[in-house]
Amino acid sequence: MATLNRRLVDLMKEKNWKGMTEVQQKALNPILSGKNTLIIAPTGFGKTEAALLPVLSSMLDNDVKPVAVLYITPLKALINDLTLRIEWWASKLNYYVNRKHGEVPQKEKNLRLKRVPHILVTTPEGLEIDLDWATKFRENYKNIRWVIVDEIHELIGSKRGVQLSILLERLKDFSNYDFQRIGLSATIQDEDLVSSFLFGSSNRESEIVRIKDKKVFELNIVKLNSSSDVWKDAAKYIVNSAEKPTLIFTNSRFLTERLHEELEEYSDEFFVHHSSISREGKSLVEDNLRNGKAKGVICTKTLELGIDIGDIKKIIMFRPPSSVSSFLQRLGRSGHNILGIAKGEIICLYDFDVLEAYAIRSLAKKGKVEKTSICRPLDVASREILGIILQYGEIEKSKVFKIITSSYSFRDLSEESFDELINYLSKNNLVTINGDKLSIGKFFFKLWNFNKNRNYSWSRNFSEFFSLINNNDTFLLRWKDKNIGEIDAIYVYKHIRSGDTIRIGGKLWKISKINTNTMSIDVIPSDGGEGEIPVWRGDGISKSYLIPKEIEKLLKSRESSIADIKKILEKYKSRNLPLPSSNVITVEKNEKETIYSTLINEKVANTIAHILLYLATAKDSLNSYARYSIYGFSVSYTEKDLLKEIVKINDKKLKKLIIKSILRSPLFISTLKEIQVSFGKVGKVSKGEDNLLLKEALRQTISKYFSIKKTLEYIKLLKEGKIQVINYEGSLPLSEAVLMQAPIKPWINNITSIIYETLKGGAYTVSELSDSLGISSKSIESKLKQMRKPDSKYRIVSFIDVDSRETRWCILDELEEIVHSCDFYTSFNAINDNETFIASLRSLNSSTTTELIFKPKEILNNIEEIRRRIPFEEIGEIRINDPVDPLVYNISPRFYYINKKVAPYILLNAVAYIQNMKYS
DNA sequence: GACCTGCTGCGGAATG
Repeated sequence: MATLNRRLVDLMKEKNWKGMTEVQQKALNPILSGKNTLIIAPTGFGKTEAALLPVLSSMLDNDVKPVAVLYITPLKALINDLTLRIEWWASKLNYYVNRKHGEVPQKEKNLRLKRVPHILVTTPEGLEIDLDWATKFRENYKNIRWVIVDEIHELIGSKRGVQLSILLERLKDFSNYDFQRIGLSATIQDEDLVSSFLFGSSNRESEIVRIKDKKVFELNIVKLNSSSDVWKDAAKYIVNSAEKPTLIFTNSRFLTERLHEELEEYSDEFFVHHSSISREGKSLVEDNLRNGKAKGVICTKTLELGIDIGDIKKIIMFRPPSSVSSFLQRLGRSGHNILGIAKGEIICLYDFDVLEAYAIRSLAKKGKVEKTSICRPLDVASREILGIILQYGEIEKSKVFKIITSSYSFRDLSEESFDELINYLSKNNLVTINGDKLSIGKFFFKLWNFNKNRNYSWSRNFSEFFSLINNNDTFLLRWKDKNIGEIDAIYVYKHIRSGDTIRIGGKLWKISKINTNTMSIDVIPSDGGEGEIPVWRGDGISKSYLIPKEIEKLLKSRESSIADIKKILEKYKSRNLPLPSSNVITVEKNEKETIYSTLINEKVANTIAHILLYLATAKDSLNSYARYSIYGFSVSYTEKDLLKEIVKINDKKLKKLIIKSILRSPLFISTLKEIQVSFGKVGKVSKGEDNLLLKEALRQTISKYFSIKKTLEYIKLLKEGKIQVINYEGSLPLSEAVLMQAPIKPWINNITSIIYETLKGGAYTVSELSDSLGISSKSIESKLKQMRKPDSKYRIVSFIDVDSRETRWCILDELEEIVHSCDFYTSFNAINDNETFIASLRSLNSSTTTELIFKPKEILNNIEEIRRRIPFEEIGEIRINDPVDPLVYNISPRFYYINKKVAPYILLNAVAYIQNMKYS
């Protein structure tokens, strides 16, 4: 059995340690014996030292050269904390420590070249920069012996995690050494997945060290009685309930500010903390927590993880968190020691809040936490391929393939898919292929360039290449030379004008100047009065898949006798309705929408809502909307029960319908926008040419927000009658929850080009277009009428199909071709081409009308002559008359917005129609 | 109304 080096034992004494904690003891042997180790324990158990001490010990026992240890952690603030903590031990053993992140002063960064650190603390992005770009310092990584990944649960399952997993393989390849991998994680469900992810292609033996989370918690769930002023009630409750210091978690930045506004009336010991408050502002609030100034801090997820904020007495959650793991993290911020009992409270506003709160509590008690799934994003692979090429300048394709596929995420990537990706990158000029060698393409530094001011709207600053996190445009709030916070640009354009007062960070600020070129706003402190709280647009927080299942169990268990839950159930019992369950759907209608309430997986609900939205758009209008939640779904269509229509559709068609509806979702569009830059695609994305990108965007959208398989299974249950569907008139607690969700709307802003694309090479009626596009005829028709106008970019024209007597639409420039094709022969060929007609042509602005006397024969003989006789380029309206038969005027169709070029054909069409009506 | 995370290296010129 290996033992800790003597000098470290001495240092432990110097630090007055009574001994090692359980996790530190358990991790000792596997780490000292060189095994890859995953350490799982709750916060506050001393995980950092559990990894660090045995590593330092091995460093002393073996001859090591810097950089020997790489310590990776997801947050800048943690880097700062950890560097100081590690330095205490390292400095006494004569090892250097250095930190690297975007906010480390240049001077400190430069130091690492002169005095190479034995231990380097950085982020995944920091490692990315070093491997891709730090030509000189990179050489030191050849000495790497240990890599410690802290808070690995924060990275796994995200693109940052995938990025890191490839970076570790790149590091292994570059150093030509199978370094020891140590992961530190909070309590997680699937440790095997996390360890295979971290250990990747390493051939070392491995071990998982797990400490059972014995943390006890005391949780109070309260429902506020609804009165006219919820905010006031909540504030009053919080003031009374808070114990110095308390963290009050909310689920949005807006809410932190709103609650603080009310709390101000009672106390000045409350502060606000969220991601749109500047670094300085947040630090001040954190200081107030540590030095005892704050009675409470109202915060978002920013304080859920990260740095030590002192001894927190109590945790209040304003409305339930979205998952068990988030609940445990929040609760874990109090009683920050091994024996401490965490004390928490969930404040509920609605009936469904109560259900969620109890479900989360019971899941946490059972130790059930959400599982993570590993994604395989091709945009990350693409960035890493480019990173490898930057690193080596020129490299064999087969070697790049080997490195990428040695990571756990891409272990199944086929050579064909890899080649396809490389070819796409080469087509977009990010990569140059030269035989079997790859080098950087000429577009790379145009896309990621070094200019501070962007050259093109699509170009990015080079520094952004290293990070896979993307942000909305924001305006920076500045007072003198201080940063105050940030507001979404969209919100600024829509709602903010100079002179306005806004509320951020719990303070009021008057807007003095908005600088759109520097994207900043000058503000000055304002006292008194009211301030508008900005709304930040986020991703939408999805609720854990465990919650609806647990609510169902809860309602059948003894806990259903808890007063607040009993009250909810009474609302069902008294109406003779079955209790909420996944086997029952209650259908309600109000004047605007049909609501289906049940207990359902959120992704399934979202998928169904999208199908409903698609159907509603086809039947009704583009203004249709739908909603979804774990409590069901709804659609803005009440004439028919659209769910019944879905049940009639067969699986194959349904699958197609789902894909079509997802392609029309804003979720797809934003995923596409997010990833396209990684592939070097900056212009218009088109079918065929960009299929790889489109397919990947669709794949990522589906796996993140939808579930096709589970939805088909669900609909099968509906078909088989295994889910009871009940109509109900009135309003139930669960449907109330559905109605509180933000509506989803279709993204069809390019409907014009969709129609144009569909019309290419043919002529179609409104109902044909409506069927093939899944958009209502009403919407199609109004679009077509816009498109035929002279200023339209996609100009079209209509004519009459003489055989069927329907109106058909085609592309203006294609009309000539259609006239000469045999498909519409009868529509453009007169029965008698010697008959005389009068065409009355009105100019575009209706100021003049001309009459044109013609015979169809003349048009056929000399079309240019007819054109010459038309006095305007653009014609507002055409109508036909017959000098001998006045009845013709009545049956003559009207044609609008025709230009001189196609007018003769339209005349032919009119004649063919009139003669057809008269003679056959 | 809907959370969070991160973001050039290196060498040389100019300066005190």
